[in-house]
Amino acid sequence: MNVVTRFAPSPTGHLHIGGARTAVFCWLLARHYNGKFLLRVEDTDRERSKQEYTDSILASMRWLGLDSDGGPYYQSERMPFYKACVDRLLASGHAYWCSCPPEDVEAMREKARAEGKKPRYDGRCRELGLGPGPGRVVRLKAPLNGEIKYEDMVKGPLSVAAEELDDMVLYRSDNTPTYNMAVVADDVDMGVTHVLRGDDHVNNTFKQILIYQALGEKLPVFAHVPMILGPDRQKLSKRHGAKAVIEYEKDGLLPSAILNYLVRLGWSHGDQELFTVPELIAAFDGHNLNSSPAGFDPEKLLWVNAHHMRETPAAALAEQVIPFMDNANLDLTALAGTDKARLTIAVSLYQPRADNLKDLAAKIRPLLLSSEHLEYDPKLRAKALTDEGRAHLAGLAEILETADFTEQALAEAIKSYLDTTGAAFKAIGPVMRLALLGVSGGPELAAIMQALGKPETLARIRRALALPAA
RNA sequence: GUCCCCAUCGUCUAGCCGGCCCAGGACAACGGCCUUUCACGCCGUCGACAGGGGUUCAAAUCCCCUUGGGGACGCCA
Repeated sequence: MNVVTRFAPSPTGHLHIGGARTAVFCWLLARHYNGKFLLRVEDTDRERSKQEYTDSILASMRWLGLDSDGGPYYQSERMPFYKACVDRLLASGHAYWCSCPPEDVEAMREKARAEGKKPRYDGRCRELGLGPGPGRVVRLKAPLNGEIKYEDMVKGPLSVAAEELDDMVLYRSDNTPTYNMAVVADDVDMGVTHVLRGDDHVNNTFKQILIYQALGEKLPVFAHVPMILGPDRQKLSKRHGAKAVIEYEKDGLLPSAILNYLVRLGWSHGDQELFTVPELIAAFDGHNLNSSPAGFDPEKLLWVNAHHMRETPAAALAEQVIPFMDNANLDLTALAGTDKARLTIAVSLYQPRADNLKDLAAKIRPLLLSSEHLEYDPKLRAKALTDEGRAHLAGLAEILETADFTEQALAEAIKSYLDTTGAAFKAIGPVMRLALLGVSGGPELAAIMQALGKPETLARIRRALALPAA
């Protein structure tokens, strides 16, 4: 099957979660069928379009790994092409020049609205045979009756009465095409076979179908995916924890996790929740798309992200965590280079304990700091650094002096200390954690000590012993 | 206001060309197991077919209405 999809954002903001999801769907559809995925920047609105946003959107696409096979094409650079399309419509009698001032059109709409009818232009210039002129626009000569219908790939058969639509403007008085005109012209020209986009475009689809027909072109397959709502079922906004893709990047989420989560919002593959990107490509064939809107759940996103982090090899994750690390008292260049092995071990220890890279970076920090920069959690310190705790620390330090620093040997050393002193583990656990990392929780003591190495372990215990009572 | 779309646990969803569903999975919550703490993992509990009419031997599944929600009605995209 020949498949050409496109993602066509307008650069009026950063790439948001909703747009990202449509982009992912389009990209997956193309990849699944070995087709082409095109990128088109719809920047015909000179007022609102900003280069900064174009750059940001493209950067997010790259970060997500949504590579394109064509583009980015810029509509602002294709003006002569649109003009030619409009001329074609004018020549074939499917469009006409209209001289009605905007105020008059607005008055017509107001009137219709007041009468309880659909606001629309009444077509008074339709048969006037006007030519171009200042302030004039080109309108489509839309059918006056009948039905416009099509089969939506996700919503099934859809239709609207022709009376509902009016003679829409195709070409503005400033010689630029309107959105619907440009979209159809481009999709035809670029050979787009599948138009997959947000639900909010179904009404535009009927209008666009009219343009396709006027142009005498074959319709593509349309697929309208429902919009994403906030957890409160209201339109998604920043309040709901739904942010621009770029912010998720800053928060330390993995692109593969975002892809995974986004695709599952409105699409399913049996009971499968977790997918790698290749699995998504294999499974996503455009079917099983849901026709009802989905609510965005930041918690589940994090769960998916945690899973993807666990699945990532520690060495690879180590690379990714570096940009999130605080460089105070820490030589990040060394960690990335000569100390790469140390960093990787630290990452492997905390991999199942973090659900995003930022969190992971914070958690491995105590392990990588040198002992003099270690900070102690005051609560743990007050609780664990008692006289008894100090005695245990001293006792353990003695045994550790001669211990072999492998995880197994260290675990045995701790056991034998417990056996000979008759102490319970909970008597030494907290105080050792305080000495070793300054915080509670985390990997087993033996694993921490092995990662730290003998000199550092002993230095930390000595430093803790020297700590004044809280 | 008019038109279009949507409606299964709190959330994502399976099921929807009718019987296998007194509705399955996942997140969250709660309880437990594992355990050197914290996680991971495992087991379990709670929890839904919006309401009302039809059609049918049989409806979450088909039809209609109501209600609720979303979207669109621009010389914005």
